[in-house]
Amino acid sequence: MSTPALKIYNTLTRTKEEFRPIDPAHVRMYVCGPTVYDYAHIGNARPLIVFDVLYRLLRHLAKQGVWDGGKGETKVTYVRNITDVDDKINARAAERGVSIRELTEETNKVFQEDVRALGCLEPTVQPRATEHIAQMIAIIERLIASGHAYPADGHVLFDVPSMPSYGRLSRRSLDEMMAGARVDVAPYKRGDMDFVLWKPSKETEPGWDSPWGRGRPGWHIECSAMSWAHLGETFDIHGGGIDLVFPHHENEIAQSCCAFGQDVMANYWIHNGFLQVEGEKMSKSLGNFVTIHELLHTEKFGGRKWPGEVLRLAMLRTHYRQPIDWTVKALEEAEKTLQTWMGVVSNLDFSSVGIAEPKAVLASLADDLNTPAALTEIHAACELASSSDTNANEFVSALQLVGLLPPLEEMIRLRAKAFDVADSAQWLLQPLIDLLSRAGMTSDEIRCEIERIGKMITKNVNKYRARQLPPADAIQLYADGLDIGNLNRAIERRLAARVDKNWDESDRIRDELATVGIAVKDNKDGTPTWEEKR
RNA sequence: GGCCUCGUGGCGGAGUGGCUACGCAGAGGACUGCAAAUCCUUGUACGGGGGUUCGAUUCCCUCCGAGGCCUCCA
Repeated sequence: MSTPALKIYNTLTRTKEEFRPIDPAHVRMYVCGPTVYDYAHIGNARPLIVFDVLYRLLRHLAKQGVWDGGKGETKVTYVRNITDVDDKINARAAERGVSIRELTEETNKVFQEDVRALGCLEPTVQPRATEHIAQMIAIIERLIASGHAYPADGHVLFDVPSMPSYGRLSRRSLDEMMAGARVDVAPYKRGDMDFVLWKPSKETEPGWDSPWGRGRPGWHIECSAMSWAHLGETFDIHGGGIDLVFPHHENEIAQSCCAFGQDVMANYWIHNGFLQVEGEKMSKSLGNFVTIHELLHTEKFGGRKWPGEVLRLAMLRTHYRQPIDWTVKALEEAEKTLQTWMGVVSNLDFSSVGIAEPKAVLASLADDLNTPAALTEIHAACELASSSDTNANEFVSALQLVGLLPPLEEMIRLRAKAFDVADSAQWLLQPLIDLLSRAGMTSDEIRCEIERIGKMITKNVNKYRARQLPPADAIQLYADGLDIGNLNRAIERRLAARVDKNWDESDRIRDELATVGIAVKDNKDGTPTWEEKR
């Protein structure tokens, strides 16, 4: 097995290193998740997608037995936290006149929908800060006991000078930081750089009882507590945006290492680059603030909605450490690429599509998650796939590996749904029917099974937005209230007109369908196909 | 002020000490009643100046330019 070794750029050492887990039977990754006070913006989407690809890659390599000597039993645990206690949350809740709980629940709900639309797998655990207060207090107590923290004026502060290696991740010396400090130094701080672990809460603020009185945690302590609770004192990978390197990650390291007496918190620190919108920094004042929700569901960006897969592909076009410019043009290009690929996918004979090791794509991803190179390989795989079903396996597996295609079972269900829409769409289902009959089912059994699956899927139509697939188009038409039977009758009338060489009538029908957003094309062999246009 | 990225063809975007990815757009062609789609072919690049080297887009220095962090931020 020539499964490539994973190499990854480590911010800690500023070099590309081969990844070796601490425990060969268990790979552990922690990524900083959202503070749920507002809808996630497109900049937030970057780490979601980047680390989702890494998670998928780790799982794939684990299955290949890369770390456990070929056994393939390595577990991969991916923890992404939800910060649901924060002063921004308090402020926003007060502003809107809702409870903190209501705000965080609602925001988190939308967040989960956004992430799903982007094609991300669910992390193994999504811990909430408010459910880990006990661990935070425990860490703070340890820090005080070991002389790395001190209570002062109802607060507890981390004593930065007590940790000689502070600044290692961000490569700053204490002196430099002091020189450049623009921090208001609170009177209760011993050192200028000391940061808050715990702070007192007023009656109106959320708070928890602690040895230092009723209060709430500082921002950094949350991640130390949650990673500890779910991954242990030291683990393999810690990820997040590059802006988190200082102070957030630096402080996490200080807290965890000093509390547990360890030299390292995580062995590999991975950071994604920043995102700009149409060449400018995204900010509310510039009015170019774009949320994932808006891209998916409104026409605010580029005057139209965008499918989640398009957003995902647009993100993968750039290497994760490079800055990325988020533009309408890039989305349009991504969509075009996706349409080409999905066109090939929808013509595949599913009964012969299986699982194959997408070697070239894997090699690109294993080289510090080089997704642009991986996409190049997918282009190549696509060309091969359209010429032979054997090669199709690799193409499909590659798309699934980067999360641009749902698992095979899910695709079959989508087709089943199309069957439920109209009998006239039955041709879409032929591959599934072939598959089931080859498995020995009678036609009645097949029909029954397809209807069952179809109903199940009806409830989850929005879950997968693989709109480029003809079956998904059918679903969308169904959802939009278009009559697929009428559409097919129109296409048949046009076909008849074409047989009579009645070009005027033929073109008239084509124009008419175009006005309702249906593009009809005549293929080389004379069979017409249609697709929904936006 | 300190720390750190980056500057590749019309655009996006990898990569490499010598063999100039890939995608989009453009041009030409095939196919077609037309259109679309598809397929084939194809041009153009490595910010400026020094240096190291047989040879640099790739290494070093410098200049210019863009951006990030140092305060909440993915």
